[in-house]
Amino acid sequence: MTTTSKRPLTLRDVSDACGVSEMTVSRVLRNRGDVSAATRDRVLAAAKTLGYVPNQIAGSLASQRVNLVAVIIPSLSNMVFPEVLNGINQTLEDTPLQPVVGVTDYLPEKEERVLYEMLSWRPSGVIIAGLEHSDATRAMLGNAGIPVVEIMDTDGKPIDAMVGISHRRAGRETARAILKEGYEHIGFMGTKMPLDHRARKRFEGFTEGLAKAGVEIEDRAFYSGGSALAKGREMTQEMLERSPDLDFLYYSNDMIGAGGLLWLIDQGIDVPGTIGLAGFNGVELLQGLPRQLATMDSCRRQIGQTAARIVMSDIGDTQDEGEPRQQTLTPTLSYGDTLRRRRKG
Amino acid sequence: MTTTSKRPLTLRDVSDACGVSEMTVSRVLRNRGDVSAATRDRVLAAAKTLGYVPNQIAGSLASQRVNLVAVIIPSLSNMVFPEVLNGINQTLEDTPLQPVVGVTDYLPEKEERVLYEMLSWRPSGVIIAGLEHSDATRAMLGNAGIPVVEIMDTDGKPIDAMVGISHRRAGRETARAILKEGYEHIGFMGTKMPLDHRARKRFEGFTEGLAKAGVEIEDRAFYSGGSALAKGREMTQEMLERSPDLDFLYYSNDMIGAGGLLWLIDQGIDVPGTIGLAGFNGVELLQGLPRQLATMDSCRRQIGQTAARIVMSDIGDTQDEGEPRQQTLTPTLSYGDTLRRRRKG
DNA sequence: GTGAAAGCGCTAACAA
DNA sequence: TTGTTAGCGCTTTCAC
Repeated sequence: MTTTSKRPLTLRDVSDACGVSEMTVSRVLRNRGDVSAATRDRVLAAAKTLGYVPNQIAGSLASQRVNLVAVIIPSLSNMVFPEVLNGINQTLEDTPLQPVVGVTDYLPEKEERVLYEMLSWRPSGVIIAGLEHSDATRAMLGNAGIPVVEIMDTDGKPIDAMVGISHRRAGRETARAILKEGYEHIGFMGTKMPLDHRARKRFEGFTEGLAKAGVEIEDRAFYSGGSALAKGREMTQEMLERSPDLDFLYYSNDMIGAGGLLWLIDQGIDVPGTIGLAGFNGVELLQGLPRQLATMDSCRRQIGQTAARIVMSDIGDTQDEGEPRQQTLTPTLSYGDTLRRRRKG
Repeated sequence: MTTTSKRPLTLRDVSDACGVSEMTVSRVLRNRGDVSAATRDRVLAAAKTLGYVPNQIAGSLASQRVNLVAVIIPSLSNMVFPEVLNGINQTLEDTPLQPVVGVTDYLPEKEERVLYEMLSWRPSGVIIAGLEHSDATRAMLGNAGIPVVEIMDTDGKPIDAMVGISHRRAGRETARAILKEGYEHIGFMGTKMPLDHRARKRFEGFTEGLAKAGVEIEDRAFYSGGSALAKGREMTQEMLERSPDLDFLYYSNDMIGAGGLLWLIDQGIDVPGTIGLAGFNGVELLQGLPRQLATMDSCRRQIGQTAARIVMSDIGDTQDEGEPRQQTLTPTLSYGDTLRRRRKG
């Protein structure tokens, strides 16, 4: 099979090879319309022997439909986003739709560029992280004439559809749970990322949740770069040296939380008796730590799946059209071993 | 700017809007050929006002060149692969080339399907993980008429170009280092993945390295699924209960190694005195553990960068053509805190 | 059940 | 510097 040809094969080549019109070959290759079993087999055989691979570029241009879904996320290093991608991939698996990923590095200008490039492929839909975009980005999304699903965050107004969780609420609920356990002197640690709106909203919700009970964050620290686990260690040590009276530490993500937890265990400090801890994301990765960090699941995979389903139903590539265009999922708080304070007496 | 139009805009629309031929508009939008500053500005203004986004589908078909690079990897959950992707992304950043990712889940049939779909977009190059592929996959790659870079593994013969490390050698060198430190009773733990050829080769190399010194692996265990950290814990406990005489544990990846390390620390077992440990990959994520696991860097980012550079130089999209088509990188062994045995006496 | 003609939106090549 | 013409490889539409 197959000969080493410089020029890629065309429908024409297959047509020639089996004495059937290009049109019919095309029909066979797409399982479209009625084709007799006989010609069908001949065509398939010829295509296989030649090693023909259809040209989607030409196909898409002619049919005016592109089976691509643009997926735009801030980062691939964060673990969180590959998981969303997995959800999307999985849901799109058995459809003709193919996700194409673009990475923005949390930069609005880059988001704009990436979106522009993706739209130039005329995808059938866009799944994009977050609700905050530059005006140009919003304009492009609004005018693309295709379904747009903004994911991961629902604190705001979507351009079109939206699936995610309320990070503000996540922060508030965590604050409530912490206070309910009787902790009162609370420190916060997170990333120094003004453009990570979800982390910001979580922080705001958290502050707000404390404020309702008249409590204020007593110390805070922000980091950037480096291994999150190591940073969590360092920052925790520094914060406790600076503010020894703290009895709870809220981390904006599980990795730094885990670093803090490991350091506290090292120091022989009683967790959650002397100090309680909580992170955010519910990363599976961390199951297996000496103690399970309290955390709140961010529903990443489900978000991916749902977003993909919305796009599918918009395009009409599925029967069950019933996918709501705005979905706020409810994250669950896991207390793990670091939030349930042992009752005094 | 921009009106909500159902039909996407075409060059024609821009042409009409600014009274300049489609051809010239096209030239402006691609910075091609000489265009007077005046028309240039008019065109740009019109395009911006309308919110025109070029149609790459049509452009690629007409120009017979597609600025896409297909990247085919087994998984997105593994951390290792997103890092390779980051390397590719970074290198392709300032070129017109765009990576498009396909995931195979370690399944040869899926690899075949994914490759077929990617090739149908007529990408300018393919970067694909591993050297082991089905016959059909090899045929497609061989006949595509574009640069093909097989990455991550160099134990075998590439179809075209190849960048990676020798996993066999990695296993051997680790074995050598372990023996040199005086460990003699060695256990192995890894994933139960017959299709992960790199892990297999590492294991073979390791066995071989030990064999040269007349040493055999005394116990082994394989897992699948679940949190690697948790699995590392469990398996380590089970193995040491089963084979209490072991004085070294080699893990096929850092995550299970870290799980093992955490368990041993919990138990108060002397590492690396009583038992030594080593993993593989050099994942940055784990910096910050109470003790640093010995590991061997798998050069992931560099592999991505180099593969991208090979594709670029093949396409002629870069000046420095000098990128060798076969590169075996040399991973460094980090002893961390778990491999250097304290000398007796 | 099969084929012929037209054209998707752009760019290469050439003409002016 | 700008415009015209002729496709790129497929699919739509309509005819047979």
